[in-house]
Amino acid sequence: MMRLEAAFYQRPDVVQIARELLGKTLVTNLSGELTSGIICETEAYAGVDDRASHAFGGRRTARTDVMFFEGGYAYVYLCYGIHNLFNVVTNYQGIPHAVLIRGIIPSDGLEIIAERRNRKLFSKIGIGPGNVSKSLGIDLQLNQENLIRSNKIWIENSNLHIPLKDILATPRIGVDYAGEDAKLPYRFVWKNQATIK
DNA sequence: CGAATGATATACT
DNA sequence: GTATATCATTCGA
Repeated sequence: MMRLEAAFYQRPDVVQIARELLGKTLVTNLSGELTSGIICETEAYAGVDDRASHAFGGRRTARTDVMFFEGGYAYVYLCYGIHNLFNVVTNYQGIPHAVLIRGIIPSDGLEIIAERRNRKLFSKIGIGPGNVSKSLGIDLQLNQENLIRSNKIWIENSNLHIPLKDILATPRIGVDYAGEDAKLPYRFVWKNQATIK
């Protein structure tokens, strides 16, 4: 395995990192069940300057604390009381940047994933941030895990090289409350997939 | 289209 | 301490 190391996460440009995460493999190993998926959709959240970010204006609470850590930590939180959303903390300590993983293509542990989803339709399985977490078994237990050292969750490099022309940049989803910042092209989609609209 | 569903932030007593 | 509004969503009608 080629796990991504600290130097990948601890860089200043969260938007660039979001783009580079496309094609990487997100892996979880929970209760002896190994599952993984290739990341095909991400969104960048640019910390204090971004109205859509939980850390906008430097707001630091028990929940957002992990975003202020150095890059390489997992930020998991519950949204709408139902869905666990998984983010990767980036940048240096004190700068609360993060990348939301919005879509994966299931890779390893397909039976386990199907069981977790309790659903047959495979084509839609890793699309949407709530589905990503459900497929890989991510929940609040994994909040603040260190992706560089953890034996439960990490991200692996792949030999995939995605050409720029296969990457679509669009505004982010579900952040209408963020005003002008909702229009920023901080969402990245790997177009190779038939599953993406 | 709208209900489901609970942690969290914020504003109170 | 308690109350209430607010969500980086999904699924099924």
